[in-house]
Amino acid sequence: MATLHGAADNRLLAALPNSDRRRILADCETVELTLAQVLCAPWVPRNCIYFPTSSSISLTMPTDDSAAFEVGLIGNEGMLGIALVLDAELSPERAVVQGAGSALRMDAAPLRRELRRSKALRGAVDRYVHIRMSQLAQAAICAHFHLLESRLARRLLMSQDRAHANTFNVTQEVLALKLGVRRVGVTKAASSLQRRRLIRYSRGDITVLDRSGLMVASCGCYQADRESYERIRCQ
Amino acid sequence: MATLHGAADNRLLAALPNSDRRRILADCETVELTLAQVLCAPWVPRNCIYFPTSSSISLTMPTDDSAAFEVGLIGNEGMLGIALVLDAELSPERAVVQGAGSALRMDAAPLRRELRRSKALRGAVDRYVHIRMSQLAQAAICAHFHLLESRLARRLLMSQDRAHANTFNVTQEVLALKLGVRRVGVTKAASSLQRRRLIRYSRGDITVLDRSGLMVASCGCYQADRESYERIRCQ
DNA sequence: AATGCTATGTGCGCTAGCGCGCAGACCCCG
DNA sequence: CGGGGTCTGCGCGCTAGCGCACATAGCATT
Repeated sequence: MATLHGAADNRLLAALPNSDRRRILADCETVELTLAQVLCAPWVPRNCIYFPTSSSISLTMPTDDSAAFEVGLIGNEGMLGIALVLDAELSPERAVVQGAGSALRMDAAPLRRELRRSKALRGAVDRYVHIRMSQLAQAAICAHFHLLESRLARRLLMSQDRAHANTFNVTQEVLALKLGVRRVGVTKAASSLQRRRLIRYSRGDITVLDRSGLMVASCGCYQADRESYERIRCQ
Repeated sequence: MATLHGAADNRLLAALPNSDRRRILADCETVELTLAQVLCAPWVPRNCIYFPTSSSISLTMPTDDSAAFEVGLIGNEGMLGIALVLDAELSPERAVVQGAGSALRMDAAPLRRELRRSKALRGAVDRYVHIRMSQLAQAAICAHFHLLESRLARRLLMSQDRAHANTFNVTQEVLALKLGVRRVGVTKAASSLQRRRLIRYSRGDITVLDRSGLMVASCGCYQADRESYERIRCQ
């Protein structure tokens, strides 16, 4: 059983009324997620969900050349396993741990029970689904229209948010995969950002030096995502 | 009140048990949608949903330059108004009628009531939400990786599916907007498809001459979408 | 028949990102 | 201390799609 402290660290759960949250927590187990751990493969049935607390999870879709284009990044603001909430077990997405840390795991059966019992949970999760849909649409626009450097800046900000620290670890190789570009492209864009003193990095260790500068360098999608998040969550 | 015939023409409703469907139909009104009619603007509260029967609806998101990048196309296989199902009224998407025809309209209040009452409706709608998420992710990949000609082929197939006819009307200008490219790009791609006798068109009237050829010319995303649809709907 | 609008077609220079191949830099481990 | 793996940087030719500007073609209205 998870501690209350653990629950407060997932904002989706933290927003629930105390009684509901306590009950839900009793059904959760705290687990440690390790970097690059695969939590979910495409079309493989899953029967549990995760609420990240200090970890973060990258959602990808397979492309023609069996690469992995990123379609979502989940931190303590959300959850992994929307399919189960939508009463399905299958999903085309792959989920890989991108930031090691802990998460709360909940099995399908208690989840379904709680979704029926707790109107607050159902509402919070439904709104999160809606947020994810907005993010997906924004991701499509961003990948299609925006320059790599802006996309990289945005992606780094997203990583920073989920890491709850201004330093984290992702190699350019990995970033390239997730952004759907060549590694050299990331190298150039990252060099540019480093030259402008917005970030510093070496062998995958990335430090955000100037967060607001990075926001200027990023495309509007970062802000758009945050605004959608607030608008949908707080309506 | 809508006829039973009308209901059978929306596949989402058609899949419901007779009793549920009849009850839901009693709360629906058949409406005629006209080309280019705006059903929903970004962040404007909505309080009704639509089940297209013979019409089709294009979902777009605003981009930086106030263009409208398409993130979804809804025909009689789905519904417009997922936000309401997710207990929200706001959404960043714009909805415009792209194929004139009829649809069933349902207000928020009876919808909410039926979602509680009919487990079948809730399930069908949840699965549809899940399908839409897969489509959004696929749209991101497609827009980012695939050549315009393939994307156009795919888009035409999608239009044809929703039109339930191998002829329909969309100008190259409009297609360009939705695909997020220049009109001249569409002109070139369309010319190429026409030269290969896959389609024929003139002043917005498009005829699909060789559907299977068009599928070969399209990227895998078309098939991928269909497979996701089947897999999620029928699990 | 003349006018005008909408839809489609063409040319030209430009750039972001691609594929490929290679080079240097850093680090861990034997 | 040396060797192999990992991470980062660079050059070169190529192409899809861009922005801009202009040219034709079909249809409608008067």
